[in-house]
Amino acid sequence: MLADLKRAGLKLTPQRIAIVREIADDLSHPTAQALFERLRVAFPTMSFATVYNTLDALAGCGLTGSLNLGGAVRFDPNTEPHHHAVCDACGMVVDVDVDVAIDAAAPATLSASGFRVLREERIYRGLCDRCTS
Amino acid sequence: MLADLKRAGLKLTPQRIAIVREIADDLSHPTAQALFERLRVAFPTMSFATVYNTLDALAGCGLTGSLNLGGAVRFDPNTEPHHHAVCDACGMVVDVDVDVAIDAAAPATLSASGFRVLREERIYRGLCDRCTS
DNA sequence: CTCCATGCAAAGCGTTTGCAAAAGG
DNA sequence: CCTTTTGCAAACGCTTTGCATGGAG
Repeated sequence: MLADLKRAGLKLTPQRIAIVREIADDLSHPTAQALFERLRVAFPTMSFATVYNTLDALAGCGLTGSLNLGGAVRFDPNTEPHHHAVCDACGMVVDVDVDVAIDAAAPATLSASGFRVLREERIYRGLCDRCTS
Repeated sequence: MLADLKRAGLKLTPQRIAIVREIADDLSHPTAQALFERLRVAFPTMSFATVYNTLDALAGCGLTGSLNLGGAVRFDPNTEPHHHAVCDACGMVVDVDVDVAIDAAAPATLSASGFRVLREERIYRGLCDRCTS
């Protein structure tokens, strides 16, 4: 992922390296705020703007995605096509692999109207395992 | 819709009546800002807070829904289950009726994880008829 | 007459911007 | 070196809040 950054012509600053390492294996879909607080430990002088700046750069290279569920934007290191499930109770967000048996073409009525669907975003809302009880 | 408001124990103020009339037949999914500007013509003294207040009250009674696509929240008078299509170019939002032939159960992997899906929200992103050319 | 609702303004939250100083390639 | 990136702080857009006044029931 760092190599990709370099390939895209972006400079490998210590801050960027730290941010990339922080989100690379993070499945919790953190907000910029959350990342900032974690990074603040190792980089006490790091700016909020740098976090946003870097996340935008990563997204611009297609190395991360972002997720808007209301409230703060969340960042997602998973660049494979996938959907999300959000727990109404605890707010937890989990990735949902695209299931070929379930995913289908766009609704006929929409295609008929001349709308060209390029992406489809699904949010499953409900209660997660732990909050169901 | 005004009767429903009354039934819910909310007072029928001139502002609320005006807001209800304004959104009742509006398929454009307006933001609070947009509504405020339209209402300002007839109610020059109307407050922003009143618009939010009323929209929250309506949503609380299940008389309207809201839609978060990034940027300002949009309000939706359509309370039937439906999805949305958003044009990447012009930002237009249209309702998409739920197509029984396309809609399906939640992914098996999600159900298997113990997540109980209560609602499903889909956003079709792409280009509308007019922006396709 | 009693609350609820309004209007106003200020605060809140998440995000973006402008600019001088610092540092990567 | 030259250009990008950083850090800071201020500005921004959207939404919520507190409080005194005003109007519905």
